[in-house]
Amino acid sequence: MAGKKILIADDEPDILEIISYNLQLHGYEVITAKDGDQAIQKAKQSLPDLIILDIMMPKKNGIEVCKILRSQPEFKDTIIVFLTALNDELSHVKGLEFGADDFISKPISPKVMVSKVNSFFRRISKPESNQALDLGDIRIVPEEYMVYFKGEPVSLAKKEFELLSYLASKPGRVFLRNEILNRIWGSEVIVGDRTIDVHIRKIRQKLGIDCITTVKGVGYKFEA
Amino acid sequence: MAGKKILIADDEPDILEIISYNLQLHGYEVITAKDGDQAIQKAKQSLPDLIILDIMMPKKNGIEVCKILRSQPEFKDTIIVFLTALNDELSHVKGLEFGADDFISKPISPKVMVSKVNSFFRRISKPESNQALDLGDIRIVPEEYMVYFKGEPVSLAKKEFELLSYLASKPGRVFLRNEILNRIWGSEVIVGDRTIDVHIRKIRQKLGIDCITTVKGVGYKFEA
DNA sequence: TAGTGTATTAACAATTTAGTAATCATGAAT
DNA sequence: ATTCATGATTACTAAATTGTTAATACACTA
Repeated sequence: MAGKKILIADDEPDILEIISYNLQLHGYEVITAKDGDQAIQKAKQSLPDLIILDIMMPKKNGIEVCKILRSQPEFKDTIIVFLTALNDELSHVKGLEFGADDFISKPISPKVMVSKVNSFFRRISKPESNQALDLGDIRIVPEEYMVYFKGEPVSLAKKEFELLSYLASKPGRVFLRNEILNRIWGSEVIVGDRTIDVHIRKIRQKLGIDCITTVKGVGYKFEA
Repeated sequence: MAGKKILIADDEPDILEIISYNLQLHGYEVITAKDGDQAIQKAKQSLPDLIILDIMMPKKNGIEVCKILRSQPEFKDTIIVFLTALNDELSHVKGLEFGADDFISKPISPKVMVSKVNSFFRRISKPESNQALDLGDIRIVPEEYMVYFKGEPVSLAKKEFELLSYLASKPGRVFLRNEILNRIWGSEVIVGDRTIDVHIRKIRQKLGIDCITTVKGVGYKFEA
């Protein structure tokens, strides 16, 4: 859980402070914003793993912020949750429409907040690492955009590298074609159905071995 | 979300109409009933994914309907929610006792209704067997689309895997042929009667042991 | 024991889906 | 301007999956 970045946006300094203090105690890195514009600006700058937005804020309200962030590819997988007044049904509706992942009802105790935050990360724990990955004969080094097979460097193109990295991030796990499209190409871009196949093929070709298994009708997975 | 079937039972035609219209707009297939008896009859006939019951209805009230449906195996996993007057605590308590999944308070706007319905399906469909299942010698890992028998990986095709997962989701419980068809093939697709058998056979073949028991004239069940 | 309804099985047909190679478009590098 | 690598598309082929058929097999009943 340590090292996760959380952005909290709320216009009440007291709330901001007490929450961020408690989250920091639990090893989170906390960034705060006091209005909608600042939230967007700081989100882009620090790319947090979790964004907590108060609905009612100056400049831009939480829903607007969410809408704007969600439309950008780099926030595709970020967890966004809202702080809402209890029973504020309308906000719930709007929030869901614009891609919120969940809601936290105010008032909330710091303790509950921390445990909620923990559970968000547990639910969606995506180890976005730029650490080198060793998988049997294959070594993936994100820093160098390079892959080594039995020590031999193999040079993959950008898309190929991203694709392989993605699949290899969870060996054995099947990634649906749609997941891959969303992650590697982004949801706005539409590419043909055979595009993934072709890239997969190039990876298999360049690596010489078949570390990528096809699961027909489902997707692909990496296997060492 | 598309293609989900929703049964709404309420004795006020106006409510029925406005809600079903709005749900249909959002791609849901809506079946309506105007009293308790009709609700039961239509539920059995169309096997909806979600049933919305008004508490106060002629013939049989919502709670009775829920009680009856819940006692039948094919409605074991159906989402059932009640329409209640705001703050009708008594109905809430009784409803939960008889297996309701949630409540919607009247009066309710179509918009809120739609978003609630959306969230029901999201809630249900998310934890849907994402967890690995351990059943004696057999281990089913949805994430990998893989089955392990005594540790040995067995690779099943998509339909086979889905079928086995479904049966294994409730070991010992008999799944009717109709249930299986609805769940694995969907209600729109029509496949021959022998199709299930053939897939069952392939699973038995690939796994080597017979973990699927035939219940003649009824269906199949998984047994460890 | 013949008859009925149902399930199993194997072989086959249909369909869906993935792999492949050739080609085009784009933009960066020479 | 030309070359080259990348990335996407296309049209075709290959293969696996999925569905159907028809011939049994099995159990239960009359």
